[in-house]
Amino acid sequence: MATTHPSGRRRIIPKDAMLYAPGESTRNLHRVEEGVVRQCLYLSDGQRVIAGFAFPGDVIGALDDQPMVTAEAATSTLVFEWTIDPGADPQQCASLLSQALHQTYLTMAIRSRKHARARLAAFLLDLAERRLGSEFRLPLTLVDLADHLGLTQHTISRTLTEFRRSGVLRQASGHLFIINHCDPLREIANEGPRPHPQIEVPTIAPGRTD
Amino acid sequence: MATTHPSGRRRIIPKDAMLYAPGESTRNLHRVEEGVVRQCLYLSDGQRVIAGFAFPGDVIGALDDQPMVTAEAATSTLVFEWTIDPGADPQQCASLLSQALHQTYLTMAIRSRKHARARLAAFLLDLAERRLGSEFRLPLTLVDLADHLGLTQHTISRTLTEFRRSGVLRQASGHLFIINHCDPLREIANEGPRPHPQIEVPTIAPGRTD
DNA sequence: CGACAGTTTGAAAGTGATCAATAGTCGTGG
DNA sequence: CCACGACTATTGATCACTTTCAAACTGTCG
Repeated sequence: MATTHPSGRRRIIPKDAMLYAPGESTRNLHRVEEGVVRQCLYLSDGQRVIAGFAFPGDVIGALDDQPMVTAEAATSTLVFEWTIDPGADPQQCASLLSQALHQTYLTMAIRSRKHARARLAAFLLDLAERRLGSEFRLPLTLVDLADHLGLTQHTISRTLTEFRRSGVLRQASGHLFIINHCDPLREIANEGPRPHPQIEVPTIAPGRTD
Repeated sequence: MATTHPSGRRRIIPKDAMLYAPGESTRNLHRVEEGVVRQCLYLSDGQRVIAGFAFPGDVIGALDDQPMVTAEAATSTLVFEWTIDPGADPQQCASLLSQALHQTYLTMAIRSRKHARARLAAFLLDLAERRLGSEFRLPLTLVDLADHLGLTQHTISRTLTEFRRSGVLRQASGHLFIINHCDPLREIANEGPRPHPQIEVPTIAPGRTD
């Protein structure tokens, strides 16, 4: 992949500033270098849906014919920005669209889980396995998480607390996430309506004395 | 648009038969001529999510790098099928991907409504305005609708009944839908959590004696 | 007529949203 | 250095909603 970008420039996007808005089909591409960018759908009922996040390394751009998505900096963000000619390089264009489609299906799969626990678990799992590893910093507010998962900040908070208490998640200060093991998370993500009526002791060796 | 397809063929797809499955990135395109095709995501929790429907005139294909979607005939379907070379015509490839992305965002917007009424209203509205007009036949089962909207067949049934009773929808035999006016539907699609706390008598002239 | 898929309806239960209040965190300025 | 205000996060109580479970009903096709 030709990642030598002829004429690009770095830009610092302050938190909550907009990268591009729907309607303007620009030929600008942005590679996130630092920070997180959120891609939002603003619905007619006033709701904000975050269709996806872009992390360092991700390339985003409004190159579909009729973009619906607004890209905003979820944190202060450093991006590398350049211009392509979709006519000249439809190959790359198709590749990026394909990636975007893939990402959107994944988001849909996560948001389709019927329970808050399952959604959050599936989200964290996807993050850990596909992108950031089992220990990562997620500098997002609960509201951002909520709008991404189709829940409220309250439910996110409660569910995270539950995860911490049950031991699947270790969360140090701020927005640091540490996943103890992926398997319990996977189980939660795939569990149906009824979790497990039995009260289960978290997977801790018997005889702990902490 | 060059709709003259050099070497294509017609095919009849029986109900519930598969057009393509995830993993196989074919270069086959399918234009639906008659019937409805559903594009499904099968999740690891056993759930089926219908990411979209393809109606007569729509062109679909598994041309993204790593397709996640399964295409199945929701009804007995007649398709026109041909092969493209993504290398030779990346232009069309990008255009189709762009369309697919757009459609997926729309589905996400519909599924993001918080209430069954709003989801169903948004879905019917989209169908009526963007595709089929205010009077159309939707030969889908309630389960298909439910899996598309993230609800159960029961909720779909109840909500449709409610729409019929409240007069926004006239539904004759079978799967025929007649939308009386789009505005009430739009209102329902955009309404927040609380519909109308007041108990309202249905729009019937006073003086009934039943 | 009987079998079967699809639809409708009822009652109960579980879950997340909402409302409301409290506590923590951070940056600014006194 | 501390006080203040704004934003963010936590937690409790209540409520509305959809799901679940169960049953009956419809229509179609053999």
